[in-house]
Amino acid sequence: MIREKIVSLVSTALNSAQDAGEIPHFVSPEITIEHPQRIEHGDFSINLPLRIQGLAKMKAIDVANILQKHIEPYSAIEKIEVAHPGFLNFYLEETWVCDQITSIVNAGDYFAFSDIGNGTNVQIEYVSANPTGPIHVGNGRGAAIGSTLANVMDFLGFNVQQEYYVNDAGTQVSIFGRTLYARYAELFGKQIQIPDNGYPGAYIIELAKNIQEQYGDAFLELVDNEPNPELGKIGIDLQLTNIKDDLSAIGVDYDSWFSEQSLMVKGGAYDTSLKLLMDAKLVLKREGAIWFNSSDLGESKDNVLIRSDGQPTYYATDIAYHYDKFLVRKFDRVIDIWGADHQGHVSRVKTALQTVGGDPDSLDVLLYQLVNLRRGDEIVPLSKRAGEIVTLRNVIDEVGADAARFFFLSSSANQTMDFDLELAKSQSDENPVYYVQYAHARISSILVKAEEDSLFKSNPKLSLLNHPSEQLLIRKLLLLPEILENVIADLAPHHLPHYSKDLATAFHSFYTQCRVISEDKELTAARLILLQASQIVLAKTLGLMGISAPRKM
RNA sequence: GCGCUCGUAGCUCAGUGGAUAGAGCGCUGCCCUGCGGAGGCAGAGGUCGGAGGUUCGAAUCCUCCCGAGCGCGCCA
Repeated sequence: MIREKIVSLVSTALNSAQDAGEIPHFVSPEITIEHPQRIEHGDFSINLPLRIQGLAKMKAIDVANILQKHIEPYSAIEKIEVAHPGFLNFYLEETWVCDQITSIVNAGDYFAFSDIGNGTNVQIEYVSANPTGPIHVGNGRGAAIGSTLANVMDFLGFNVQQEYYVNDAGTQVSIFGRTLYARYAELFGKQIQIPDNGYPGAYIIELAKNIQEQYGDAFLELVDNEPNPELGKIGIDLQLTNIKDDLSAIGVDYDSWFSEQSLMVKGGAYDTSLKLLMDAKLVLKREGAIWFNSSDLGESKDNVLIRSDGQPTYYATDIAYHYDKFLVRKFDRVIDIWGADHQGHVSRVKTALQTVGGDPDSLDVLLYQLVNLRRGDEIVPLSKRAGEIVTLRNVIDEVGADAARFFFLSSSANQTMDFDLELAKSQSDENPVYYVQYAHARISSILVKAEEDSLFKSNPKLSLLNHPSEQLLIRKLLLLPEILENVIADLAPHHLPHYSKDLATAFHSFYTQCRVISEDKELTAARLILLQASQIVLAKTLGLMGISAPRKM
């Protein structure tokens, strides 16, 4: 890539200047390259002279001048300028820029591919909401972030597994079972109190009706004075189906639905990881419960593994779950995506993971801050009447999956987010989703027309694309590879929607300034290739975000 | 009280230690003989919460203070 080429040119120039005795010898820091903010400063900028002025005991501007002299000429570079207080600014050759469109069009859907993942086995686990109820708006944010990250990593050569951890064991599930039983019994005219900490939401009534239709009164009788556990299990399965439907409606598809229950089999991950903790002599019985002495390992406090009623805590099963990810399934790297309310859990999971033999540095926990819903200036409370919440499905139904994903992705994960339903829903120029999609539709429409009129030529003169708006557009297209690398390096998919807006702006601006189909056959053919390249990059960007790229709107 | 995250234009948000801090919406004013106006161009609008510090250079790193959200259960 051109970035690496420039860095290596500068590195060589430094060596050569040092060998010539014009700059003293020292170990150079890593050379960084960036895009200047202002186009007058060129396409790339190197700040090395400023960073080594101390080492060289010279003025940065002098270092820059010497380096400039020692940089070998290179065909893609038109000129190199020294700028105060000591930058080296690189300007790309216009014809080189034009020629890059060919590589985009040739690469097609593989443009921006580079195998930086190198087959690394990565698991991305996200959403994993309790299957005891519908998923809410906050889960939608996790879903958009997780699946987009998975798309990008998959594209860049990682071997990605997307997983949903199904909490089908534990206290919440049994409370769910009792609630469901109460609703189910109601349908047969029995009055049974919903448990105090139960689920008052109306969706449970729907589940109960569904079960009544399929199974009749099969679960009405108590088993050992408790609701039949089979009822709860069926209820969980039905609710899980609803969750799958909702996630699929927002373009999320998992490779794996991992059952918490499966950790609990005799001799399984739960038994093994607990034994490892005990072998480490970090487990003690106290006040009737079994504790992990995590404060001995620098945690702020000890944590309970097994409650005094004999039930394992969420923490204990999560240790087992992470043991399973790393030591049983042997992922090279795991990315967990959690809501920020789980922040306190991160450190102690890593500590426990290390104790059971995993590498905490291979575990990334990406926390996303909470979502506030708004409708214009009005705040929409996330929980409505008792037990009712604003579900992800409500939002998708109102604004559509494309807009929902775009908005969820738009802010960085550690920024609390305001999701404006009114804005997301509006089919107007206020809405950035349509702005980007519109660019794609516009391009498609012109390409169709050009196809009909047979305006394509086999070897168009791309060097004709020298209008400033054309040059700007091509430069934006060429940014995608870097954007994707940044998305992965920072685990920050929010770069994508911003890039897509930028790209759409560059296109719309080009469109109004340069007419594509004109009397000039040569220029028309060249601009059509530019359109093809733009369509490829826009579609790619939208596709990675899980957003459709419509040909008509 | 302790921990994590955040504080950037009226609003919603970008901003890999770099040069004159950006975008969208909103506001003001322009641009349709022609490929899709869901568009384009221009303008107004900022003590980057505050104070110190590190650095050639700080919105960005460090310390303190102020403010907001979240967490600190034998919940998940």
